[in-house]
Amino acid sequence: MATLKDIARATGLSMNTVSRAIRGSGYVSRQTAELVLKTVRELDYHPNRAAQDLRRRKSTQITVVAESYDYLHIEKLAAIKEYAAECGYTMGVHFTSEDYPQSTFNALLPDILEQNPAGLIIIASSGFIIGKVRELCRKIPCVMITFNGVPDIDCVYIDRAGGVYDAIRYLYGKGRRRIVFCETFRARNRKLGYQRAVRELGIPELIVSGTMKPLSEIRREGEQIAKILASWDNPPDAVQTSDYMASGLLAGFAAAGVEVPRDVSVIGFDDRELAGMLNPPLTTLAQPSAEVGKVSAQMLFERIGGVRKDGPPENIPVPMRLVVRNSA
Amino acid sequence: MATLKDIARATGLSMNTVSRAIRGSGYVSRQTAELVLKTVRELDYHPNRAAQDLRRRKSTQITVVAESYDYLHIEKLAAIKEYAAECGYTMGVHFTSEDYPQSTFNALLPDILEQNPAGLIIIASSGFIIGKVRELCRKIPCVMITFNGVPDIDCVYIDRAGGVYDAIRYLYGKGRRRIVFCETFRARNRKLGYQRAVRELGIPELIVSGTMKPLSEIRREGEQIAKILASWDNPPDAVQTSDYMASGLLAGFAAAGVEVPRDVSVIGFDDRELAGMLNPPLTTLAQPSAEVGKVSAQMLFERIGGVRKDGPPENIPVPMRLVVRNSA
DNA sequence: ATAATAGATGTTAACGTTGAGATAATGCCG
DNA sequence: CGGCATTATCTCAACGTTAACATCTATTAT
Repeated sequence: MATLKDIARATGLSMNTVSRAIRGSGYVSRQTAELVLKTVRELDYHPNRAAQDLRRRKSTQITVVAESYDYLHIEKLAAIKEYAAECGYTMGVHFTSEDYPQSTFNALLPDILEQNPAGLIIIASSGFIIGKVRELCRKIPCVMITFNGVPDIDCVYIDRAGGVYDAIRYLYGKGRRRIVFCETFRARNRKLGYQRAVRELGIPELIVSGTMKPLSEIRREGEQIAKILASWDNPPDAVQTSDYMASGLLAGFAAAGVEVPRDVSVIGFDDRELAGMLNPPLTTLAQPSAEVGKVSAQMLFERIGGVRKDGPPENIPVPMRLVVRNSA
Repeated sequence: MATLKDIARATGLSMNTVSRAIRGSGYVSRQTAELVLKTVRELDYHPNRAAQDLRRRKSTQITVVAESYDYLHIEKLAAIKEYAAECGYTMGVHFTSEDYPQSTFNALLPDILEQNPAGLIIIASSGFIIGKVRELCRKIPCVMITFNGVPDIDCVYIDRAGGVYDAIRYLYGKGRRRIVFCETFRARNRKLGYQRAVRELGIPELIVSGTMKPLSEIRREGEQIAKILASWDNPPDAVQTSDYMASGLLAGFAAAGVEVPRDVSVIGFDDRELAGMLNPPLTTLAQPSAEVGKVSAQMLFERIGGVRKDGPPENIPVPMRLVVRNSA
């Protein structure tokens, strides 16, 4: 690989002049600049990031740590990478094991610190690593993508409660009055949104709990729950739950002769890939993954850029979007 | 951040001795080594990757370029990252735009070269960038994850033809004789597998073509195709197609009173997240994403490690796995 | 005309690490 | 007990880049 020295030799200039010409940092005559750039192209010169980072005493890479392999992460990663690229940064990625987030995260830390990234974005599905991140923040700018805000850490989180609140009001607007919230894994925030909505609207609070079974079972459970709901004396006219659970509900309602959305509306949660492919296509609350990624990157670069160098931590909720398909 | 110099000062040793002690590269007395490691812990020293890379004249990072944001990529990324971590490498990620793979890839190249990674894994959905990669290979070890092998480039690809071939034989084994192949976007390889199977088995070749519509339309199209198939004088008893198309077929068959899998078996392709959530849960050919990621990383590190330094390019097909659920 | 200013370039020294080579101390063999 | 290998340590230079400072020339202001 060609180096600055090669360009300097080829042009007869000093390395410093060449460096300035390439960086466009002034004090270079037009002709010299052109000569340098021409030579750069001829020798296919690319500056060496390691040397730059070393000399400038800062890294031009940010690191993303994703806790779990959720498919939706790919959109966050892409959004973060895009924003980072605009800022002239590259992106490294680490994954922690879903089963032992804490210990894998700790094991990852030395690697991460060695890379000495300019900043860290941590996608945390659980809350297990928050303590460690709090420590980390003292060494390096960190932003977390979490389920809930965390007072003393920069956080971006999806406003799940608000999303469900909106969904319930949407159903109410369509004339639904007996709206069931079907609880699934990690639905606490959503439940709060549901409860606030039914309280405000003065309609009954109808909560059904799934057993939080593993993903592979949830469909079957949904089918059973649909049958139970259909057999109520005064059956519900709407259900809000996760996309996965909804896929089971739809199958169960179909089997029970209950027509969606005529007899009962169903609104899912997440807008997973499957949502649009169900029968009927599922109306659902979309996780704004790309938006979350972008916002987290913006926050991080505000810290890195010094705009918010030592400002207090911020918690930014990102609103969900109701994707209306056929089920509600 | 503490540096080698700090450790040297604290221990009264020379930087070189400290360096050797940390790297465990011999010629350090037991006591000295212990002293150094203790001091390292006390000062929370982490070696500076940029300096190491610069001095050692090689990077300890590999770069993955993903052409498109396919959800399944996350599994490949995780597998690559895991293998890389075992080899002591970190992973950087870039994404190209799905719409202009060629131009975004070209735009990415300078960034990639500046990072000077030890190797490159390119997940190429299209074939547009093969020419550029061929050039790249001369500068830096590259492995592609492609749809088909490419003679003069290291490639890992999913054996789609073999997967479909196996699926057809599986259906035949279940007594199915009128097996339709429902063609979708980029199904050329799959079609070849289908054709080989029906030829060998001596059953009729029944190919139906979708119009390769965008994803959002494919479900509706599948419903229509199901209706058409159901109305044949001599209707098929099995269909092989993509998961997306299958979601439509299932809905269409249900609407037409055709029962799956009693009247017609359906086997999908990809094992997307939706497959297990359809009604009935879809039997499908799983993309071995994690396996593909791992194999590509292995190939890359063989080149990097010099085991296969200048050997001829290899093309490795990875077999698919038939995930049997309820639809076949 | 002369000093001050700005522009264009060069020289030097670092950033943090490691490899090559030098030096000193220890152990072993004949 | 001298010679040689081995172990433990140190010094120095280099990786490729850039910041700080120095130098020289051309231009402008006084």
